[in-house]
Amino acid sequence: MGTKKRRAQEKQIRLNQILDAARKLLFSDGIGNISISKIARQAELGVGTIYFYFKNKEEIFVALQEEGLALFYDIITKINQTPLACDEKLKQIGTAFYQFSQEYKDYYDIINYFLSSSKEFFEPQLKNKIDMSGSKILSLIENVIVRGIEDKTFHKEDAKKYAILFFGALHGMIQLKKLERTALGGANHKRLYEYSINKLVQGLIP
Amino acid sequence: MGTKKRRAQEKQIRLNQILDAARKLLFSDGIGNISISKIARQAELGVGTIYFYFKNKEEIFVALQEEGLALFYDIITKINQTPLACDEKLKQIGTAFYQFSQEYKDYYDIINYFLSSSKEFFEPQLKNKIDMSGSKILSLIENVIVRGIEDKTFHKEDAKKYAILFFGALHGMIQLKKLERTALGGANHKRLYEYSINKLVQGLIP
Amino acid sequence: MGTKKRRAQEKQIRLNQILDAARKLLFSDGIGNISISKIARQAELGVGTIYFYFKNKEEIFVALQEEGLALFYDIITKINQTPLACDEKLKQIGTAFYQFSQEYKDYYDIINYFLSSSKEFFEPQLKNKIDMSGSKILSLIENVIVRGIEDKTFHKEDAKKYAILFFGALHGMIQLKKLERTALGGANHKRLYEYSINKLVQGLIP
Amino acid sequence: MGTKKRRAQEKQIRLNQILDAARKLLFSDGIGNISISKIARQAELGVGTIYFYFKNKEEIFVALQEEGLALFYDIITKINQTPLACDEKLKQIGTAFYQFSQEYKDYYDIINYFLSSSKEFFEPQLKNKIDMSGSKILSLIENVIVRGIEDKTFHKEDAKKYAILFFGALHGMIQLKKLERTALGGANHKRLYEYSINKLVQGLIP
DNA sequence: CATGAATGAGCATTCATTCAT
DNA sequence: TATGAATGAATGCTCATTCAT
Repeated sequence: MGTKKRRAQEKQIRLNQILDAARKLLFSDGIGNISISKIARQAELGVGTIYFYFKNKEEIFVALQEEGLALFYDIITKINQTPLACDEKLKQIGTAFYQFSQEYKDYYDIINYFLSSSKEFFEPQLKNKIDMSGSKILSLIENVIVRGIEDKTFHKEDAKKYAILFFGALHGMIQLKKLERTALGGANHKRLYEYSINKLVQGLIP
Repeated sequence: MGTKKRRAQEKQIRLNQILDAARKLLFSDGIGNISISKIARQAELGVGTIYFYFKNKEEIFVALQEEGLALFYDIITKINQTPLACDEKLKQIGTAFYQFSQEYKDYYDIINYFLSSSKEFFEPQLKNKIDMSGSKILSLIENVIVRGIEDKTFHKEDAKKYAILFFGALHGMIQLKKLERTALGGANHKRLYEYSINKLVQGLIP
Repeated sequence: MGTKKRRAQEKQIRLNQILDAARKLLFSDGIGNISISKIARQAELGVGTIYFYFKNKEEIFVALQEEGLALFYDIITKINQTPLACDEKLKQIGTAFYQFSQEYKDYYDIINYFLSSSKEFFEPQLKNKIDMSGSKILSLIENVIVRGIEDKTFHKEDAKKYAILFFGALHGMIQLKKLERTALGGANHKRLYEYSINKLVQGLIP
Repeated sequence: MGTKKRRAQEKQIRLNQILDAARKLLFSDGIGNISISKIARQAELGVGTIYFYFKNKEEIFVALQEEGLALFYDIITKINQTPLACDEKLKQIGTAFYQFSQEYKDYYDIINYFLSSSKEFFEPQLKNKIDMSGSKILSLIENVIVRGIEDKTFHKEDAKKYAILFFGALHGMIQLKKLERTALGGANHKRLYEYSINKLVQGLIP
């Protein structure tokens, strides 16, 4: 059985090797400039090897997206573990989302890549897997809201739905960043975003 | 001087010819599969001719995006002209946005293309032009809110900011469509969207 | 006859207009980036108009080349008019050639363009015209040498041939500029060039 | 390990296949008319394959240039190995250069292509590699001069510098070929070239 | 398991030149 | 004279994927 185990480990090592390379390229060249052969070169592996571990270029992207989501999940988990009041937690989660989109721009890009693409990607199972990463995030937010309802910080509300609205709305607001200097009429985007957080949290307060 | 005029008309005709071709391809092949040579073939023109009328592939996309924005603007203008109450208007605008994203999926895609791309597109002037189309939409929404505040349907609020939040949030919600069967936990996306509209309008009601 | 004259003048004006534009582009964008339509745009004329005045893109280049040659001729004419000794004159002409290739890099490029191209350009008459500009330069150098021979600064020599050698050799030396940091083994190119001038002049001294 | 070796050999074969095609095109169509797709077609390979073996179009040109330089180096090496006197050797090298520029016109063109282009080509390492081929040639000439100085055929002189002058000057003289029937005033170019060789060698003789 | 050579359609863009008006 | 619309071949280059070894 030791062999089997070792095999599995080696497989994992290769997998990481590839993802390390892909991540590096993601952060150095941006999502639009990643190619399989670049990844192969960076990982010091053959192109074919990449295809042995990943069916697709997209599958690699998915893995990176999951990394990004996991990272964001970690961030908001920390917020959730603080002894802050629920409304405050929610605000901090919102702010963290913005920061994440700026600091980990490339992770955000790759998440956005899947979200905004009009194509339907991957087979259901794969899709499931990814979305579950998103689910965890939504669940956490939902949880904060539930707690808030429980301790009367928030009024009664469909926590799940509101969590989705909260996340979706802020995601949409981030997208408007580009318009800062034009359609937004010069309004400071960051400020606008904070305004949005506040409104969304207010919407929960009795 | 008739010649001059006719020339200008002919030029306009060609321009439309090209945009017709591009639009057709947009709707048939999707934004990711439009290439200049395809457009040329579709328009029965030489590749060079396309470049005579448009500096860029992107410039064509911009034109199409403007079409989409104009179309959406028309739709919500009609809503605005009804004698509905402001809150109701706002809701209908929200719903119209959703419908637009479904019925004119490709126009929505192209708008999304510019919005979600991490690249900074086009020179400032061009950018301005496009964003101004967006501005009109935001202004209209803002206007509805202002009226609502005036007639006490809505409480006092920074109408401009709220308009942006309204639009941005709904835009973000539309993006989540993909997650319908997974991260959203089976929640019906359309219903979720309507829920969001309601919450956003409620946020304005005293 | 006034009409005829005026016509001719107008033609000259247009011609200059075009050359002005071309020259401007030569100096701003470099010889490799001049296109007829760019020239047309710069000159605020139609593309067709350019073709009315010049049969060819190359014909425009020829005109610019002549300008360059004329300019260089002016420079060395001034040197020739000084009361310097012939050997000194020759040296200064050599130095001036180098300076010309650096300061009027683009003129030099265009001269080089014709000289180093393996293609045979233009019909004989045109060719003649251009080369005559070169002839004048060679004649001037020849003249300096002749004077030098007359006043015994130089020993007897085929002045014409030596003039060509002088010019050709220095032209060749300028070409080696690129190799400064490699094949030339770090030898300073400018110094090398001056060394060459000296050797070439010494070759004339008894 | 035989496999590895064979692989390498096959790779070399492909490389030659490509260079053969490129050389053929160079000689048939001239340097200005070589395109990657032409090379691919000629070599009966896919375009991508070319790019697998050469990063660049320029890299192929460089390879061809090196071929040319190596060929010329071989020629003058043979001259150097004869028991001729140094001055005679130098003259023969000069003559060989002329012959090379005529017989291997296309190789000469490609060398000229890099030398006369105003663009700075390739990354330093590549540049180094090429120029070293030139260096070898210059070194050989230098060597002949050094020997001449040693055996008193030549007077004392900076051999390195003079070698460069010798080569550069003759290179420049070759460029003037075009002017044979015009600016050179009908002087026979070949004769002129030989005159130049003589003068340059005389410059070394006490 | 791993390799890496091979593919070839595809891409955006440029440009000299022509010609009907 | 002057225009400028139209052309379309040509260019260098990329890249996901396959498959024989």
